[in-house]
Amino acid sequence: MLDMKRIRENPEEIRRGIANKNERDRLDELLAFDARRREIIVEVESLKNTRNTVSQEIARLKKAGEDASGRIAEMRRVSDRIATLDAELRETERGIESIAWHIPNMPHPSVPIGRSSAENVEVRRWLPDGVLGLTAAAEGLLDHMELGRRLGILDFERGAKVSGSGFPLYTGKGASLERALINFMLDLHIEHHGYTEVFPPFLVNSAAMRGTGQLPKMQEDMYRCADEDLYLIPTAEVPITNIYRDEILSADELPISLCGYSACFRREAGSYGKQTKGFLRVHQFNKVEMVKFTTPDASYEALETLVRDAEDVLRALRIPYRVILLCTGDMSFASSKTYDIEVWSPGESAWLEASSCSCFEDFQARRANIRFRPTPKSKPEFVHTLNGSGLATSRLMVSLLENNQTREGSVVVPEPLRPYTHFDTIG
RNA sequence: GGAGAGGUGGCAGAGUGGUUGAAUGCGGCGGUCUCGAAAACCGUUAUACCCGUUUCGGGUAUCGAGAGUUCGAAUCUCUCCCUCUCCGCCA
Repeated sequence: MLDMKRIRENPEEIRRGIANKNERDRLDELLAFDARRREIIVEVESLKNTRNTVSQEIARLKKAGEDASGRIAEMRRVSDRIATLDAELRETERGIESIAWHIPNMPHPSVPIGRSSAENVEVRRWLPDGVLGLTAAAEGLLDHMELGRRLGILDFERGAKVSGSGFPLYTGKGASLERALINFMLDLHIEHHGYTEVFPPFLVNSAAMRGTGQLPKMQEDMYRCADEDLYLIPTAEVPITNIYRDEILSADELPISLCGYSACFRREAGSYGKQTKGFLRVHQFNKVEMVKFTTPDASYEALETLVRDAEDVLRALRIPYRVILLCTGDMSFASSKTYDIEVWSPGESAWLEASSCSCFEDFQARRANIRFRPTPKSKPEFVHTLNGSGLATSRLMVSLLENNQTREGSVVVPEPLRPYTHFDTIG
């Protein structure tokens, strides 16, 4: 959600932003609604002022035992007119909302302008020694599905039987490894990066979905309960960011850094034909999410820290990765600036997105109405929100299994995970 | 799922048709007092939107949400939502 005043005063700036984000431009329609809205307000509020004043007069007349029927008849006509105008005002505001909720966040000036992922910019990469397939020979390497099958740790067929394709089933040491990864990442962020852990609900209401920007635009991408106003979360960003919806925080509480585990559910409607095998694109996966609430002056510095916090996981596990700065056209609806972290998959000979770290400035805060008082006396302002995956396990698991496989077909568990798994190798 | 109670400002809590944006208390902020602090006392303290001669002034709305009755609704009526307690069921 953008500030209506900002749209009114800088329509061309907003128009550019919408175009750069490959979104539909309905600004002229919006501005017409906005002008009409203010026209109605001027008229209706002056009528209400009359009504309030005269109503008090009527009260005085009645108390004094005098006749007020003339004034009452007059006010009946005024009230009728008010009712008509109020109805039109509601209609106009509905029109404004139907457009305004679909206007994307504006990209930060540091974001490269581009139409697709081809114009994203690689910021840095980190490769441990002897990365398979990228700096060393790839022959004879197995991909994660083959490894999972041979080692008996992943069972995609039975997962599909139970739920459908895209619902992975982890078995034995695979399940333990998954759980170890989650706990390792949470502990790292809590103990070394200063986050407070939360364990959020996995179903949220529509107000929460609107708050972070999933609704109304992404309706088709989400699982929704038929009989209740509840959606399965596509990311823990939604419940965690909405923790402070409709609240006014005090400045000394900020920044707030939360992290939490959740399962994530995505319909991925319309993504058939893209990379869908194995773990590459699934309907349910696990993720540790980091969320920050900051003052407006601190948000972009916080974004850099957030990315580093996610990278630390990969460095500790010695997983090769690169950091990508997304161009305007590849960024999500709500984001001002996004870094993706991609891990190397020797099995696919491809980089896989395992994390997305974004600054939303006050876009989500406006929608979710999350504010803070800079000083105890000052007016509330919107906070800035950020979030990043730290990280999603499914593609991380792909990279972990494939990069740690031996020529004998077993997988070596990275040292930092062993206190959690209680085993060193699989197979 | 059944029965009951309740939703009012940052919090607690009055208020059952007419200067009630809302008593009172707590908290916050400013001040007096003090070497300083505490206590006490005094003052102040919601948010959003609209208009204008725009660090200021005026107006409108908001007492869970929506609709209705009325000249006028926190207050009366209806619908919905939420929270709590008890019972049932259940990990």
